[in-house]
Amino acid sequence: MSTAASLRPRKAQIDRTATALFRSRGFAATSMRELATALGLEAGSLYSHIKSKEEILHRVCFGLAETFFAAFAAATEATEASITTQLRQAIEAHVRVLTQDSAASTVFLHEWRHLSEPARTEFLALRDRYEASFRGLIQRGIAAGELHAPDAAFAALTLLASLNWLPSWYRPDGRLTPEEIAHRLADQLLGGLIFTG
Amino acid sequence: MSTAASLRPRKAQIDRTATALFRSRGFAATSMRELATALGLEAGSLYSHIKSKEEILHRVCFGLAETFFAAFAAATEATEASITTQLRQAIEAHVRVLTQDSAASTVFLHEWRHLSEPARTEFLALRDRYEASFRGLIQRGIAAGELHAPDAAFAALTLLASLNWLPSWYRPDGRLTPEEIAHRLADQLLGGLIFTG
DNA sequence: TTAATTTGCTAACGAGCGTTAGCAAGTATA
DNA sequence: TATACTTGCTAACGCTCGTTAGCAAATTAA
Repeated sequence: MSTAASLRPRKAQIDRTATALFRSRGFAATSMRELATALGLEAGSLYSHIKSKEEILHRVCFGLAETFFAAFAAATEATEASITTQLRQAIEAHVRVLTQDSAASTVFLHEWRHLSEPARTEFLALRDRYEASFRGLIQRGIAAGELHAPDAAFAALTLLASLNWLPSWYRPDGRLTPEEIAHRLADQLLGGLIFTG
Repeated sequence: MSTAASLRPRKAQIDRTATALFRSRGFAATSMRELATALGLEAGSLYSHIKSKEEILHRVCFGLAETFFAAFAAATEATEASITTQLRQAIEAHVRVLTQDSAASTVFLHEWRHLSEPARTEFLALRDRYEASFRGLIQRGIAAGELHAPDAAFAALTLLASLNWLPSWYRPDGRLTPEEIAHRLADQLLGGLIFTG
């Protein structure tokens, strides 16, 4: 277990500040000296808390992956519910994770490729598994006659695409609350999926 | 006019190779020495053709912006067509640009933030104008009773989000042709937008 | 009170960065 | 043939990078 909360506080603070910088400048363009300055430290001091720059990225990417899996599992555990309901809950759970930490989400979505092997391959495997969860849900929905789509894989990709663009325009102080955004996204996306004819 | 085709051939080749590297490694993580090696050159030789690393990024980002605007204009010039038809054509035109040069598209979508001012602000203004074009189309569609959505801005963002994720999974040698992808995306997205009640 | 842990500093390392200057060969144009 | 342009080289510039070593103060645990 290596969630942010269980780390020593200073280390967690480094992770949070680094995540914000990685988001706005990108991993490669963020220097350890910038990060140190943002924390009121000298660059060398960071290494009393962390092993390397990439270690931070690793923790952010894999930590958020864990969060996404947990949220999906919780959203779909009520197996007596209709597939449509489960999918709606999974969408809303995904949106909730994205909005709860949009900085980490952006890093998760865009900066993982700066992981070196084998972490990079492991990460992609996790991401594939997550996409497969959505794909499976949509497939079962199609089989049950609740959803219609020419291709479950295609539909799953498009669905996650719509959701994952969110952190690039979401503002915590914006007009819509996370819950409203989640509802609307689910409405709009399911509106194109639910069998109406 | 500074499209890729009108450049001297060597310069155009540098742009193309750089675009491919910027896509896979990211702008900041791509060094001029890597770029030179990929072209069979020494690093210093690049500067007989270009002024700076950022100049390449600038040309890619603004060149593709031009392409997107031109494609949208051509797709919506038949003003006697229904809004739904225009929107479908705009979606398909957007997808066509994305698939025709998915490397440049990825750079356009993700690496623009490494532009320094004032180029960065100019770029964002262009992007906003492009989003506004889609928003306007959706708004007119709602007003005409052809489309239904609680919020045209929200619908436009989600729509472009679905489309813009494409370069991250599209493979030119994949199962679906660009035209098939364009059609399916338009179907799936409009299925959630077209007024059916 | 002693020992261990946490936190941070200064100084420096080897390496790689984008870029420039100066030169030279090849190619196209007049 | 003379001139200009294109293309490329070598060598080096000043700078920033991630990281380490060694030391020291503060805090916590025994």
